Amino acid sequence: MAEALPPQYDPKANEEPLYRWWEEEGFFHADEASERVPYTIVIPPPNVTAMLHMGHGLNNTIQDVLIRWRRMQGREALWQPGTDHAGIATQNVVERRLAQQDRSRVEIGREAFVDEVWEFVHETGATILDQLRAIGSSCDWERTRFTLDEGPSRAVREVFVRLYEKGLIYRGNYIINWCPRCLTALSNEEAEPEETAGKLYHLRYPILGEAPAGLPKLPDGRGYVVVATTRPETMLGDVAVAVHPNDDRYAEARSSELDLPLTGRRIPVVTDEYVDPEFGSGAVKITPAHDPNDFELAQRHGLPALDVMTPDARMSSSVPEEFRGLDRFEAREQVVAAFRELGLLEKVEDYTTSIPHCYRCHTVVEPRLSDQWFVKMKPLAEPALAASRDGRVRFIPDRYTKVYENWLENIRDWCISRQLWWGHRIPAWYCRSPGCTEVIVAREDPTRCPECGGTDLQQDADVLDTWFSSWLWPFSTLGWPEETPSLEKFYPGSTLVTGPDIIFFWVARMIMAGIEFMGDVPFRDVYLNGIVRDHLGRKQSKSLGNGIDPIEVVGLYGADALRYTVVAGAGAGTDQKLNYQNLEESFGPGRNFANKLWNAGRFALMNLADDETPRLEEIEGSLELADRWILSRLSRTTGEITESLERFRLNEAATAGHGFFWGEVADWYLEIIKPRLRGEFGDDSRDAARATLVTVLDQTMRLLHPVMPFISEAVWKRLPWREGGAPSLMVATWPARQDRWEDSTAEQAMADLQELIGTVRNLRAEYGVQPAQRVTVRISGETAEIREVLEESARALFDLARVEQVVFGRTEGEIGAVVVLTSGVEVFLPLEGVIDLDRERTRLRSELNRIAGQEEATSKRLANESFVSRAPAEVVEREREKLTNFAEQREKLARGLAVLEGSA
RNA sequence: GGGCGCUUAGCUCAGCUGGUUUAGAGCGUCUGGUUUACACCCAGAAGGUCGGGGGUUCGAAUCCCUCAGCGCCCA
Repeated sequence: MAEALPPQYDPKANEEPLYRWWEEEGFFHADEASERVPYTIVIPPPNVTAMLHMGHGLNNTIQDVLIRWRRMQGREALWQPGTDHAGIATQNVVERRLAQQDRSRVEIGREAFVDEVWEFVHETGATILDQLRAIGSSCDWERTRFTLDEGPSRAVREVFVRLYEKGLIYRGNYIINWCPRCLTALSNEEAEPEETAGKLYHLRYPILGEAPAGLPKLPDGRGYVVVATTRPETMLGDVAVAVHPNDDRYAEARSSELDLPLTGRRIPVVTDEYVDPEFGSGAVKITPAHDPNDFELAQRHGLPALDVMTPDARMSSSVPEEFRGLDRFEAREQVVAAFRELGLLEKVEDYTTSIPHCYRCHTVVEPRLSDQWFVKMKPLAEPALAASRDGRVRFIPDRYTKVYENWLENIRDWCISRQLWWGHRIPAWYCRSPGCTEVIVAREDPTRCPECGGTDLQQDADVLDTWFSSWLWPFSTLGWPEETPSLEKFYPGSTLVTGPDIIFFWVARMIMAGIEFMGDVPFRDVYLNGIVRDHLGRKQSKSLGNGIDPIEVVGLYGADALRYTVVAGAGAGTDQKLNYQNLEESFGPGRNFANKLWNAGRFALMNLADDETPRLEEIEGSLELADRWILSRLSRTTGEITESLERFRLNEAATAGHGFFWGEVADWYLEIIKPRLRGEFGDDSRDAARATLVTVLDQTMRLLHPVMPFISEAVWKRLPWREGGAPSLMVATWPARQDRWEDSTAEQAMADLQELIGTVRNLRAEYGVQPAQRVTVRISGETAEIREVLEESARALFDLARVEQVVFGRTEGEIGAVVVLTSGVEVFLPLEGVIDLDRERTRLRSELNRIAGQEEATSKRLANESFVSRAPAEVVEREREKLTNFAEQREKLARGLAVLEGSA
């Protein structure tokens, strides 16, 4: 007995119970003991404090589509979930929380602060994972990991020690990117360049002693050189001025010393190839403690580095009294004012340049000289480069291969220490015994110094870059450094789905780590999804308020609608626009499609009623044209969708499923079989329709399941039978093409029928024939095929075009509308009294023109000798057929027109 | 400065290795509809010289060059 189902699909009533059932049944779990071929995706771990946004929605839906599809194909499919501790971001959030209570990190101390963060993580850390469930993600939740869990932490420690022992991790005093707000070092990748409008200041530095020839002089007679800088405050830390060795302007000044204004210090002029003589005056101020290029130059010349700033970017005690304590931007104003007063400010120009900003808080990054830990990257980058060159990793879209390779080719060492409290503490200890300088890096916390035996050991205060744990994610989540069965089964993974913005941060580093520690790449395919933007093409951002909350969308339209929308809109690697001001426009079509599936399911249930529905094998002899046609289309669509998924063309898979189900199954097949289901053509015909209907729904729900898991399961589980009898659609077998179903003859016959029905509908609408009024159709010049179609499927024409009878042959002189089908068959609708003759004449003339134009173009083409001789024979043949067709259509149209021209 | 991407119907986008049907879809618009699965629906229609120019080719939305506009990445 059919259940009473509401006429509108209610996602809320279906999604949550289905999800719970799937999880309880263990369908999400991947078994490392299975014999099946593994398919593994590791999730890009979202920040533990994050809330789901549409970017996550897109990224995770794509992963789920792939995982569900491969699972149905019989793979042991593991989608490894988890979260990332996100050092800076999480620490910032908790610091803000403390500030609201008038407390501060420094005030409560490190231990209490870390406790606070853990508390926060325990409170809210599962939020984003629950949100992933709400969109249907079929992750293996039993395997959920957090980068600060014991296992992944052990992996971090092991890796640090191994790389240190191998000489690939070192500690040193270098210029790094420093965020004066977060008070930590950043890697190069975390310092994002942004075009910023500023000024270029030209400062005069007086020359000590005799004024060299060729250089300008101050009013007091001293010579001077001009240096250009965007950051005048750093001049307080200048240690030299550099010029190009071949720059003749400074030939005499090369051995001079300069009187560095405001400081009373004397600094030398040095020569270096690094200087660009074309830029500014060709003389460059050298500030080694605050500029990476200057630092390198200073090293080459044995110049000292003078740090003039505090960690929060105020001027330090190494500058003259008047500037001490000033913020770097205030100091800039003051320094410029002082230069102006001294007559040493040559000029100020507007200048826009790109300045690095902190990727977490957007503060202008300060290049700063400090002791940090680094990974030597070159030895790790080379094998990673080889992996893409020999095809062990593949990027989709392919153009990102070059982005990846360029970065690896120009790799720089990775600054991994962070002056934070939240993260993996660096496993290095410094011996504090007098006279001992031992640094101990160890897997287990040391208790005594191996060098001097001292027990006064102090662990490095810093933590590691979060990416230092993320780059191990593909194997740390599977138990490494233990040799677990899971690691054995599921490494290397299959596919990584992520955004192109973290190719350097994460993708490249994972490949390096995978090769270094596991001996193989962590995944074969890297699918880079686009960015979700608003309808104006802007990135979604909190400050613009232009984001869409996926959870709100799920509440309003259902998870399937959300998923269908983002998948259908996701061309490989292309951004997609969604309008936050009009959710209906964006997500309505997806919801409507889900509703369509629901109602097709209802329709089937209502018509399959109580009796047993036969299997397709049992009624194969009774299949009718429509049955053979839809099975043929099903098989071809199966091939199309499978191929699209294999090629990561998920949007094509989604739209092919949509087009097939709505445009062919619902609009045509269901309509055509209605009378048969009612039993109007006898039991055999009814059974054939029933069996075909169930087959089509069974198979189509499978094809749609990866994209729309909930509604497809809801329909599928209610079918009277399902091939193979799996307990859930999630674990049902993925359809295969069926050669025996593919039937070009049936497809052609159906195309003829559809064209005929379309033609009649069109004419009816054109002439405003009352919907209830049935019409007679005259057919002439009919082919054997169309005659056969009409003999078998006249009912479809009657029902779908509201026709009451078909008459073969033409009565001369009768008034009506004429259409010539592509097959040359002439369709005549006697519409005496209804038809507007002028209008029909106009319509026919324009149709005649169109066809005549086609005919002419085709015949011209065929008259072109090089076309006939050079184009492939089958193309030429097709053109010949077309020409015959066009000629035939033209003649018939002309005759039809002639009849009308003869009438009043 | 170097590299990459985009520009197709009012809007959002397909169109994969060039094949010559009449360039597709969804949304929107217009017309008509109580056809017992669905108005989150059905039927019909209008709407595009594929950013401009040049080239290769028998044939170009598709390949090449160039110009313009928009966007991204690296330095």
